[in-house]
Amino acid sequence: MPIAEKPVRSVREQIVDTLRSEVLSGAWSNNAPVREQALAERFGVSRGPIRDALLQLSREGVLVYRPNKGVRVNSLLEESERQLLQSIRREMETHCLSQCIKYLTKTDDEQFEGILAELTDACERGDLSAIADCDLALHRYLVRRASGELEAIWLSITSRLLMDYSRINRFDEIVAEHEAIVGAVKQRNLKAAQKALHANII
Amino acid sequence: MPIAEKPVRSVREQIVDTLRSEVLSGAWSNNAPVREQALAERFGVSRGPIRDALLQLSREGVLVYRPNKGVRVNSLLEESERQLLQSIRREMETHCLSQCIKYLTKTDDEQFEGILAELTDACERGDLSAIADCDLALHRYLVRRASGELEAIWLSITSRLLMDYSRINRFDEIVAEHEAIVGAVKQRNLKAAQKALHANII
DNA sequence: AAATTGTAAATTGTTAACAATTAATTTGAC
DNA sequence: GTCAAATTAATTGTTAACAATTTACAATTT
Repeated sequence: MPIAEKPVRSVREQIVDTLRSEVLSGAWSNNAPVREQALAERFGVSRGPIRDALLQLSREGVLVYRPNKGVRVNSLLEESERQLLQSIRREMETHCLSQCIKYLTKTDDEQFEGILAELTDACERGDLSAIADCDLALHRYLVRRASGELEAIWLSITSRLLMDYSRINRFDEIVAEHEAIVGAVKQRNLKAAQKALHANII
Repeated sequence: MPIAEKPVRSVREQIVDTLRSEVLSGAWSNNAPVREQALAERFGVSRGPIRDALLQLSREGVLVYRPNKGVRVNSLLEESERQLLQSIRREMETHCLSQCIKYLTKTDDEQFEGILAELTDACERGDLSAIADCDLALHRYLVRRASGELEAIWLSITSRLLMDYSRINRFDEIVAEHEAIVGAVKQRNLKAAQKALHANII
């Protein structure tokens, strides 16, 4: 049974999440190199923690690192790789759902509702960055609830897949799909929730 | 089509591979904390690169990082997680095999033969550390040959799985299974190679 | 004696300076 | 004017010192 661990997020982790979100929302150019010094000044820290964060995002596949040349935004996946990772992502989330659904509490339901509300709001505003954030956050919550162990691997795969999130434009569908997921989860209906997940991960 | 990229391995990467190998071979205690200063002196560098390496291995799941408390060796996977990752590993390697088998050259065959010879030797010596190394190297070569993109994700999963490699004791089986894989690959027999892979990943 | 507080040592986190490498610019020959 | 070598600038890689935090241990109180 998963235990709730205190959310001690280091400075590095916060920077990582911020940068990942920006890259996934397409805020960074694909070809422009990423400069450590500029990021350091922006976050008000030295190059050390920035370096840590960039290395982690490289390891995660969002950025690409080349010795002595820094990092750049990774290119999009090839279709065959995308399909494989998509399939694996489905497999993992389905597994996590079946593992955690019996342990979910009212608090979890509220969390899901909160993220869903944010997602809905973001869709109404057409804020692509916030949409990608909320989408990731909702699925991530589910995975972490089932297994902090699997979260890192899942995140590598999913953030890589979301790099071409900009192809999404049907905001109403996004909301509907996640409403279906959260609805089924709240009813503790595993089959329906898995079906909704499957329909959402396309 | 995968391209051969020059093997520019940074100091950090070398340290990472060395440390991973040691952890997977069970050379490190499960509870003893890992001290940065000691490793820095051992590798003859400062704490900076060591820190990078430890963070990367944490991200990979081999080590566990807690803020202000350093890293320790991760515990073994729970059975349900192990089965899921095992299944995903099979899926990934099967995919990579089907992708790269048509591009393999005589040079690749020689590489496989070389690693296989090392593996055989290691099994005869009963050198568990070298066995784990060679086993990982052989599969890793296959994956990288198909997709440098998938390598990092695959490595996270597989190194995590190999953390209880010590349960393996049938050395002759290990050799036979990998001989079957390499043999089928050399004949460019996809079906046979996939079957051999499947039998090896248990 | 057990628990608690205070102090010192050890360890991690961060920073800034320096070294090594790469990229950009200038210079010079043809 | 063009190309190539040399020079300069910009960037990453590494180091060592310092700050913040945690751990270990002794002193004190209950």
